[in-house]
Amino acid sequence: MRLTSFTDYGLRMLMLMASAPERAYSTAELADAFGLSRNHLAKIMQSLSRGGLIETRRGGGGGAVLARPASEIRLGAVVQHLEQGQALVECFAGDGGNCTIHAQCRLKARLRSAETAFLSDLDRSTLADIALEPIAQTE
Amino acid sequence: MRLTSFTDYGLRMLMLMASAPERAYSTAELADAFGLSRNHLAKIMQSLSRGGLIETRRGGGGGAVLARPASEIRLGAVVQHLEQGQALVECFAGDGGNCTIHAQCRLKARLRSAETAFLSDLDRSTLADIALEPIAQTE
DNA sequence: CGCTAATAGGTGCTGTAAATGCGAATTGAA
DNA sequence: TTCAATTCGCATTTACAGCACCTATTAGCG
Repeated sequence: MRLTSFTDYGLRMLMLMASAPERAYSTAELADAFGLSRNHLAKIMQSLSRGGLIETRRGGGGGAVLARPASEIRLGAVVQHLEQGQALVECFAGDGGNCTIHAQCRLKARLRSAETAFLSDLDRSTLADIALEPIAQTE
Repeated sequence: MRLTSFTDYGLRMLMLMASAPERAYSTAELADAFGLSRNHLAKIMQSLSRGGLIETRRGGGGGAVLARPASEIRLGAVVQHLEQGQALVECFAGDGGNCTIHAQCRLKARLRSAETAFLSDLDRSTLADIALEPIAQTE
């Protein structure tokens, strides 16, 4: 059972943004804070932006800001958005996969139920609950 | 959010074995039923065997049989065993990964909780609940 | 007020690493 | 001697990370 690194990194970015919701974080700053590639994070940022979770501004002084208060952004929703297109098992994919059971499969429903349980449990928390302390700007 | 195909196939194998617990299924038969590679399934079968979920017998008339009644094998336990070694996120891995947050990360606990919720939900069902009808041997 | 330069998000491509799937050869039981 | 699990090792696929470049916006200067 695995989440993509895409999701992992996206969560870290949001955690940091939630720490100081009033200011804009640039991808360069986030990449620096986490020791990751700037361009890579830019892709994730774009996904978050399209998902309506953050708002971005170009140009000097630009960057990304949470679109809503951190306390209104539920973790399950975030994960669900970032994991878009990731099928839990083959037969959950768009084309249904090549499973030969299919018709009489009673497992599918149980997996969906479990998936929902996973997301619901995450939805009990919001970004405000996991916000980081602002990174030390001592230098 | 994804389970490995390893787990997916393992579940399918168990579903079929649960349909006729008295007989032994060979990897060849299972591979044929699902249209998958025999050698590949053999690896999964071995894992199931080491996990104590099935018992195997070599030689003529051999194959695999459930180690316990289907109604006593919980799905969460099966998934947990087959997904062994799959870290939900980087920092769940053995070496802890390269996450820079780490110390003050409050996300980790929520993810663990959600993971448990996922498995607990699956544990509400047993193999008996998802057993397949025996495959039609009409041809 | 307009031009310019610097900032910062957005996108496509490519190399690399790891997971996956498969085949062949081996070992053990009947 | 045949059947079938077991083990080893290779090929393929996929996801990941990084690089280079493009576009848009802002700030500052003339």
